[in-house]
Amino acid sequence: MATIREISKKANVSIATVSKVLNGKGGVSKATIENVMAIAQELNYRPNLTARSLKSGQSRTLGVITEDLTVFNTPEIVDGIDAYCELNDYHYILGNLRFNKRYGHHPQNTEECEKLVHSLVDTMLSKQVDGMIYIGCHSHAVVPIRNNGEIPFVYAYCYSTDPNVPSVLFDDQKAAFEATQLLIDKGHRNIGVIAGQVDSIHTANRILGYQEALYANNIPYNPNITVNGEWERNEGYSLSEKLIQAGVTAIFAHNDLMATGVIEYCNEHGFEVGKDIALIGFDNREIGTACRPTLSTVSLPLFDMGQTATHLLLDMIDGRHIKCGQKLMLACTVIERESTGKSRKEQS
Amino acid sequence: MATIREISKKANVSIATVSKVLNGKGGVSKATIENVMAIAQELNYRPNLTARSLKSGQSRTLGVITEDLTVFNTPEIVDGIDAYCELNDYHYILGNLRFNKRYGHHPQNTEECEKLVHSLVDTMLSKQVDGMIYIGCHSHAVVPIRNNGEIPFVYAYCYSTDPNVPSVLFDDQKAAFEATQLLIDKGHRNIGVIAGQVDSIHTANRILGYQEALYANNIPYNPNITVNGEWERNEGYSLSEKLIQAGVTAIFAHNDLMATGVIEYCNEHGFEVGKDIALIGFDNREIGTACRPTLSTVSLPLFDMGQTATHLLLDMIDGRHIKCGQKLMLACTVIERESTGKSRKEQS
DNA sequence: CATACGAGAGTAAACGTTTACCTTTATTTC
DNA sequence: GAAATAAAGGTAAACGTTTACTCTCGTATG
Repeated sequence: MATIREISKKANVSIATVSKVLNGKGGVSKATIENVMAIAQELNYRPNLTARSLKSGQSRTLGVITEDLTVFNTPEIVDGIDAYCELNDYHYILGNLRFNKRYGHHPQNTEECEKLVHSLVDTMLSKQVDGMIYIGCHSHAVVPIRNNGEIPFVYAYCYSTDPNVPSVLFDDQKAAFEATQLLIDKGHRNIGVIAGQVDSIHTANRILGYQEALYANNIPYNPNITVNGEWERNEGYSLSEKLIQAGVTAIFAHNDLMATGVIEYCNEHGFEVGKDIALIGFDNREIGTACRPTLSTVSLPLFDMGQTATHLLLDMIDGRHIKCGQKLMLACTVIERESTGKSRKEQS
Repeated sequence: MATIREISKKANVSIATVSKVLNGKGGVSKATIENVMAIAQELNYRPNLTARSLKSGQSRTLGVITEDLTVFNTPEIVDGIDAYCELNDYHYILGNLRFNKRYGHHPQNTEECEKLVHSLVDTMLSKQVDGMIYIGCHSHAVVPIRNNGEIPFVYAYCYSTDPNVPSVLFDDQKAAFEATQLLIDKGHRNIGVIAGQVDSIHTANRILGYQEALYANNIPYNPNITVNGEWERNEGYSLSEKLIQAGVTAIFAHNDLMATGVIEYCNEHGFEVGKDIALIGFDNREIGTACRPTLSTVSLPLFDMGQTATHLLLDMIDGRHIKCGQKLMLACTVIERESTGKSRKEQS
């Protein structure tokens, strides 16, 4: 590995001069610049970023913590982080808490969880990261991270109760409003909801958006046709029976997994999804294009969330931004496929 | 940020002594050890790993390059890397080439590709990584990386033509053998194949394994019922027609996407998958549990590949292992679900 | 009692940069 | 022609560690 010193020897100049040339600082003659550059090229010089970091106190490296890298939404957020980093000459080290393998999908043992997170944060701080992003795709486990304001911190997909840490979220309520509105536009007024877990923020906000859409369209809210599931396919299956018996003509499922359960129920019981029953899911998972009929759904701005979180973080690092507990809400987009069918007028 | 120097001042000893204590080296009295430790704790001391790296020339950091982080198999490999790193006190920086967003799924412009890869490798070397892993989940783009043997390098999921770089792969042939054997065990002798792209190594090896299984069971190989698709669902759909007309009773599809196409075709044309037609896919994607009937398939040892690649790499870094072009083949596992049905004897 | 030895602790250099400040020379200005 | 100024380059310290080497005792050894 060629160093600045080797270049300086070969070029018969001091290391300071070499450094100036390499960093494009002034005060060097054209001749020396060319000479030094040529030699650097020849020796295949690559700056030692470790040394630079030590001197400057800035690593240009972020720490990214994920709860579960193998859950469907995480990789694309990381991808967004990666893209923004690349654009800004930053790097990042990744740490996966591996909640799936350690605790299953819904971590319980919060004490152990916290210890895990803290130790990861600690080693990342040891690595001198300039800032950190926490991607909390398991909504239940919003671990408040003891940061002491040592370095800038941003949450993505979840938020912390720490008032000093901003977060980047997506707008559940607005998305639910639009999903419901799509069903209403198709001519439905009796719209059931297969909601997520009772204690989830996502569930609450999506119900809010649903109600808002009903209200905006003068449709009375009927609490009996909003039922809760645990995000799993089989609940979509079993709960759809109840809703259909209650006479709904459309169903808003709070995720695609449960929505596919609805499709299965309908297929098996002679209801045609997209005709007898309109259906929309949430998450835009791959299954939605694989099932029949294809599933209308809500697409999450995952890549954008990664980018935005990183943008925010770099701003904070550069002191361009005041640390605050603000929540940045990004919009989702409704994707219309077959399961929502034609409008009821067209049908008849 | 507390430094070793601050501790030394507070403890009235030299920084060398503090360093010795912190690293558990001998030659220090119990009293000083306790004192120094207490002060370190009190100051919330965290070693500056950047400084340590600079001094030692070892960063304990790996570089991980992915072609596409959002493709289904990559995150789990990374997860395996992460797990092994955690166990060994290593870290890694991730660089995503983002082939999906840049070139679509099958990168064409190899010149630009190579430039991209080389620049990423260069910056990672600048970051003083101790070794690198390249995860090449797009089989077509096995970019040979100019490494000059500067640091240890391992390929995962793909291999390079560079004879000095080992790779960690899964055993396509053996997996195909077992998948085919499962169909044979169910009583089928007329087994069609919806193979992958003609020029793919995966395709070739899976056909080999298929033939091997036929041979082992004294079933003549009929080239007319092996047809190639481009890994996409719609090809599974259209090619199944041809195979079924040719009289096959079972189909081995080279991936789950094409297999779901087969299911769709069968559903629409009155063939019952799992009864009239036995079907097995490859990849163990999520769809396989969501479709009806559920899809028998082959599960890839992704997590294990990540772990093994990292294991190999750390061995090379520690000089415990000779760099060579060896290929490590990990075994896949066949997952039996509904689509392969009961055995034919039981059926009748 | 002189010597050797070992434990405990300290000194200083080194890793590869960056940068504040200094020196030298040449050029301009009055 | 002296003084000021600018341009080109060099010196050395600093970032936070690690570590080879040195020093100073007190104790054991002959």
